[in-house]
Amino acid sequence: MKIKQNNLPKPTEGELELLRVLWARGSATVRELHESVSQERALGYTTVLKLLQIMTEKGLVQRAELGRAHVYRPTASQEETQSQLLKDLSERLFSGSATQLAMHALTMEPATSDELKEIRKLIDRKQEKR
Amino acid sequence: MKIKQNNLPKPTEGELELLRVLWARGSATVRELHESVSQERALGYTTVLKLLQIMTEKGLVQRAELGRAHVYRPTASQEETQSQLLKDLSERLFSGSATQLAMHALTMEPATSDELKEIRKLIDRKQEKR
DNA sequence: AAGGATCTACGAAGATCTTCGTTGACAACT
DNA sequence: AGTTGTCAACGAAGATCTTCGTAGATCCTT
Repeated sequence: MKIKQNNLPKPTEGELELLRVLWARGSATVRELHESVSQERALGYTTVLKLLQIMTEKGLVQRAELGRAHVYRPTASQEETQSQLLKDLSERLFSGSATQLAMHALTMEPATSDELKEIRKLIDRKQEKR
Repeated sequence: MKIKQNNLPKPTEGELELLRVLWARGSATVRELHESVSQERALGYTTVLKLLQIMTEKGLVQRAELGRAHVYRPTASQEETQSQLLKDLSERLFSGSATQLAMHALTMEPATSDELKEIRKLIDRKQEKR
């Protein structure tokens, strides 16, 4: 169990867009990120660069030099960030109850059989623990 | 089943703070909202007023005149807003899967026995439907 | 060596959010 | 009638976010 209590700020929407790519690839250069994001929407190269510079200042990503370019990698894992943002939302909108949040999310959309099984397992494990 | 497809914008953090109070009370005047929020943190009266004026423009709240004061009530219910924000987060952070989001939320925090039972019922109902 | 391509750094404009002071309307009190 | 308290409206300052142009460094090609 990794206990990593960094105090990373909540990523903004634009920052999250880049983080998603970084999580998928592990790490990437500005050019790679720009190309990836550009498939979705028009965005200048220097815009991506600037965002990454800001994210570096905030600690959201780390960078290493590789030749003349910089390679960026996310500081927090996707799971950690998911937890952070879910906690935030549960506090602001579900009186701090992640369980209530989960229940609401479950009612929102059909789930596959496998997913339902997964959830059952999850609950079983939780119930054992008490 | 209410099918209310308004195109309300995503509330900001400050706006959500006021909406929480409004959902709890049904409706409120600026003064009431200011007093309620002031218990948590210092905030000027006109700040709350301005926020409500903006929220009215955005359509997040509706207002009625009561004497010289205005009474505000939320346009969307708490449940609708919860769904909206959960959907948004699931798209931006869980590849659009609210179920994955729910599972993550469930692992985050202990749930009460009653809650676990509730979730079971939810899953049962979902599984019947297929 | 010159020219073009590619990279980071910097500054800045525009949008949105947050916060509040000031103003003017109106009511209540003296 | 004049003062005081309460209300909405407005404007504006400061913070953050988003976006990009320009400049300067470095590399590659001719």
